Amino acid sequence: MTIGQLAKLTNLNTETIRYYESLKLIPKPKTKESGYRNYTRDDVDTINYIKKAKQLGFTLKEIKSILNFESCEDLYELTSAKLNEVQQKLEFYKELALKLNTLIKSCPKSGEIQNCSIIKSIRNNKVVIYEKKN
Amino acid sequence: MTIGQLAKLTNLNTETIRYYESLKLIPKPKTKESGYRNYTRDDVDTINYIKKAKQLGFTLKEIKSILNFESCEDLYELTSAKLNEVQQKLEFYKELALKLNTLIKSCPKSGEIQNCSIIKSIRNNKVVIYEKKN
DNA sequence: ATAATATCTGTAGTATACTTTAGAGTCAAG
DNA sequence: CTTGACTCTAAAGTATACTACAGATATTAT
Repeated sequence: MTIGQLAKLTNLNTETIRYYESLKLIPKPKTKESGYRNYTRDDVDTINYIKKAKQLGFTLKEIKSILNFESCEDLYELTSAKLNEVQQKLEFYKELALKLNTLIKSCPKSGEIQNCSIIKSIRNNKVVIYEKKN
Repeated sequence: MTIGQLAKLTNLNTETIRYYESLKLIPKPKTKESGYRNYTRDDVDTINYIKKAKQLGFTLKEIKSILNFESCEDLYELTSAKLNEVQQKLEFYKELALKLNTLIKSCPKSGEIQNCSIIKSIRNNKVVIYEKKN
């Protein structure tokens, strides 16, 4: 199968496939005399594997390392670390959503920007700088 | 005040301050004959304002646009859009955490990687590709 | 046979928010 | 006055995951 056909099957584009090859995420396929890459069903599998791992939040670099893992523990560690990372982001965005929500609720939604409570909130917090006292 | 002093007060480094200037987030300050930038307390305020907005999840580009907003509505819209964005991320990371948690719980934590339930999970999902039937 | 489409390699561009580097000029302290 | 620290500009590098482009060759369709 050509790179174009593989691209269609996997919903990637050809450049992405060559990019993955350059990262050694997928093996260099055999080529015809012309230099055209010749893929097999296995390559479809590999790419879908990569896509699934990406959906789990793993970076390409991490996915590459997964391919070289030998023990279950390695993968367990990586997955736990990833969960940790995700939980931290969750916390961060939770707080952010709360803050933004508070700002939105206080906003009069009309009028000049100087009177906007959102602006004031940003500005007021800014003024609480100890050095200002000098 | 020199750029170095401003940097210390704001906990940025000088390059970042010049970078913000290049983005027109902060005004070009007056310079001495030498070309050295000469900052005032107002610049401290502006930078802290930017930092606060960043903490609220706004990008530098958005912060720049905030500086040009004239009506409260504009800011209300932007803030609402940001909240939406944040809520989508929250949803995404919530689901991700669930998935990762499930994987982690099912993992035997030792043994060969081929038997790892995490690998199997990624691989099994991958096999559910209709084209494989041909 | 010819035109259109696909593929090849290698390099550069995109987005974001900086950081680093190079090479040169300036300022403060001793 | 000299040394070290600071600042200047402009360009390039970092990280991530691609996407786009240029110029050349190959394949497919008519």
